[in-house]
Amino acid sequence: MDTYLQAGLDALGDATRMAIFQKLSSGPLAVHELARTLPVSRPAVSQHLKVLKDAGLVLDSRAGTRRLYQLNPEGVARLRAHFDQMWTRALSNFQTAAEKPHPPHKGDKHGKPSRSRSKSV
Amino acid sequence: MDTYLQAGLDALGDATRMAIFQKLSSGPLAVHELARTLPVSRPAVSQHLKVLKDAGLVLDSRAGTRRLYQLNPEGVARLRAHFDQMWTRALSNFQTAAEKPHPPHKGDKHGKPSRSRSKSV
DNA sequence: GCTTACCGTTAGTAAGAGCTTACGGTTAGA
DNA sequence: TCTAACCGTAAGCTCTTACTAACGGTAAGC
Repeated sequence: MDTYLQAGLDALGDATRMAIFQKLSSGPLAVHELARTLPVSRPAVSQHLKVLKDAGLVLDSRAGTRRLYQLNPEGVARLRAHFDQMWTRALSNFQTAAEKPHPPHKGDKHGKPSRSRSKSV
Repeated sequence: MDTYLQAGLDALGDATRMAIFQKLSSGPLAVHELARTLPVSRPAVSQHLKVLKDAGLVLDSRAGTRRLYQLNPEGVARLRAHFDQMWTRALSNFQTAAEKPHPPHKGDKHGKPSRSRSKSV
């Protein structure tokens, strides 16, 4: 598996992190700002931001005593590309497999004969 | 938030479920088949399949004593569309916000009415 | 120097997710 | 009918994770 893709999925799989992601899409925000509009504490937001940062989805920068977080367009675009690749491959393989209706049967205890006899077309 | 999108993210956020998803992209498989190639037990696979099914990503059909699972192209396409929408909106909003370099400052203790009123998520 | 504001990190807790074992139901075949 | 194969579900356990509270560190303002 693609660990980058999995990290992105895991990061956005949490509802709170998704909310943070959405809020940051409106522009840079400080941790303090984010926490004020969320039902969790500020440290919790910091932890979520760390996950998002490790996944390459956000960037942070210092501004005095504050720390501004913003989306990482590069990371977002990269994750999007991985997603597109996954969708395309999945649907492509699916369509290819759909053209050979040969689900393996009970006689495959030893392995998986990927391709087998032709019965009906 | 879009619950459908969140459900899809949550479903694919787990590594085991992602592995199942990938395997199913090669064609329909029985629970027994999936479990054999995964480091978890058959009941565990069943539970993951239920999550994927609830998220609209897979379909199941009976074949004798077996139960075949396959990708749900409709659900996959739908989730993909939601993703595309999310990426597009996020990057669009981000770019728009980037053109007004006015990060909120310390004088906003009462609230945050500064940004554009369209807070849409 | 002192105070205030903001933030990251740690420790500790509670809730949820994932896993296995065990059990019961359904279907195919002898 | 009896047996074997396949599957879903429930019960129980473990472990991850999301959260809060408390602490220390840094920058701005007095």
